Amino acid sequence: MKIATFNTNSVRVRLPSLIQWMKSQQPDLLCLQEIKVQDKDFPAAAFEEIGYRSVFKGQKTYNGVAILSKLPGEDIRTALYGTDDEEARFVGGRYRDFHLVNVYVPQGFSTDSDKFAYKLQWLEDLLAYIREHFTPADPLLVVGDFNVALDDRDVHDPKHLAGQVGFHPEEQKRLRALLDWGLTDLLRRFHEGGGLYTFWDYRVPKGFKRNIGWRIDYILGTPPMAERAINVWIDREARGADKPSDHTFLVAEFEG
DNA sequence: ATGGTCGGCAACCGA
Repeated sequence: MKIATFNTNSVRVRLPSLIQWMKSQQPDLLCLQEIKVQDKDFPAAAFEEIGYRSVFKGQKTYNGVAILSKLPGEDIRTALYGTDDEEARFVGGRYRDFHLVNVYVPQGFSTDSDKFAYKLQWLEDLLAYIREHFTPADPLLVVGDFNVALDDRDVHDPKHLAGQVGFHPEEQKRLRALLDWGLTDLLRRFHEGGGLYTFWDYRVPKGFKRNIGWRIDYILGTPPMAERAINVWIDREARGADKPSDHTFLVAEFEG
C-alpha cells in the first residue's frame, strides 16, 4: 500500500503533472492540500479517468483538501470542528484497514498576529479530535501540510529562523504533542539526516536549486501503521515539470 | 544576466 501527500498550490494548475505522477507512481491514496478550488470546480472527472475516486472539501481562493483513492473510503468527514462555515483544512475517513486524516494546518503569517494564535489553537484542536476519536492502538495515519518544521534538521538555517513562524517553539511543542500522543514521524524512521525538504519558498531566489527549504509536510502513523512501514521518501523532482508547486511529494509504502 | 515568486482573481491577499 502506497500513500502520498502533496500541497498542490492550485489543483487545477498542477493537474497535468499530477495525473502524470499518479500514472507513473500508482499510489493507492493521495492526500492533497491547498487545492484552491470550490467543490463545483474540483476536477473529479480527470481523476476518475485514471481510476481514482475523490473526496474533498474546497473553498473559494484559499485552502482546500482532498483525498484521491483507488478504493472507496467510508465514514468521510470534511471538517475538524464539524461546522459548515469553517476553513477547508480537514478531510478524513476509513480506507480498507486503517483510518486516514489529511490536514492543511494554518500557515500563521507572523508570530505576533491573530493568525498565529489561530494556528496554535488549530493544532491543539487537532490533537483533541484525535484523542477523542482514536487510541494509539488504532491503525491511523495523520498526513498533510503542517506548516511546522520540527527541529534544526528540518530547515536550512535554524539560527536565522529561530522563533519565526513555521519554526517557533510553540508550534513545535504542539506538533510534538501529537507525536507524544502516539504518532511516529515516519520519514524519520528511514532518514535521520537534515536537508530533506518538502517545501521551498518561491520568494527565495533559486531556493529549490540551492535547496533552501523546509520540511513541513508529514506522514505520521500510530504503532500499528509504523510497524507496517517499508519505506518513506521525498520525491524531490516531482513538483511539476512546467509549473512546479512550492511543495513536493512525500511518499510512504506499507506492507499489505 | 538584461529579470526579480506564485495563484486566485481581478486589487491585492495569502503563502
